Amino acid sequence: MQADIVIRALGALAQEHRLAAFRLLVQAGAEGIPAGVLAERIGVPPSSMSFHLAQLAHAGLVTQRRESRSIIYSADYAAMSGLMAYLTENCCGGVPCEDAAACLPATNRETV
Amino acid sequence: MQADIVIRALGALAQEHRLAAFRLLVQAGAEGIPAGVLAERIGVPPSSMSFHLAQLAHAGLVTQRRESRSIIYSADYAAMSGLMAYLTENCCGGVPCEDAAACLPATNRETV
DNA sequence: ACAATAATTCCATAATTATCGAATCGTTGG
DNA sequence: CCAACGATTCGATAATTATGGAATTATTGT
Repeated sequence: MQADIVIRALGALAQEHRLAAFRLLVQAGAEGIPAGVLAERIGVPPSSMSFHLAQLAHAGLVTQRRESRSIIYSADYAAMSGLMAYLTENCCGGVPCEDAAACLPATNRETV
Repeated sequence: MQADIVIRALGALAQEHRLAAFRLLVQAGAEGIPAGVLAERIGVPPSSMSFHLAQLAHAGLVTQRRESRSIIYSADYAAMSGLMAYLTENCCGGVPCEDAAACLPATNRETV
């Protein structure tokens, strides 16, 4: 995972409505949620929701599928965990962490 | 952890230079890195670095301490793991995840 | 006290991002 | 085929964020 896509993903999540949408999708699981339902639950007009969902999709955080008239969005769990791994990569630079709990995803840390 | 601070943290990380700085700090561990060294390594003028470090500090992602003339920054691991926990909170809404690996920090999931 | 060093604040400018109404594009049922 | 529905794209405006030079604030050694 390269910095470029990570920045896009972080930027996508760093917005009130998009963060709310993503969390709803994370909780919804594989079933997903249609765009219109997201717009209604979050309280933004459809055109704004589309804009935000496009950002999330462009960052690879969500996938979409058409089902009849609706377009259904789902969270991409792999992208999310890749993002977290990137943030903690090589945490503490090999030195045993005092609070090892913080280095949770433990990408490069065999020492714990 | 509330949405407000999470958005600030994500926004702080969603920028090339700040992400680079934060990762250097994560790898540096408790020892930390002086502002000037960060500016030089990342290749931005001191005033820009100050601006970015202030953003990270305001988001609670880094702490700072003075040591003689230098101000030394360190990553706040607790804030980082709190951030990740927020993103995966109530992942898959109780339904057993197909790819459970993605729900790593496993905040609310006793079912796995 | 002074010069040098490390960092920050201030400020104007540039660039990016968000908002939402109106128009448009697929899909379905009658 | 057409009216209705769900969603997206377009476009103009508003708001936020990034940049970096110059001035300012701490700190140290002589």
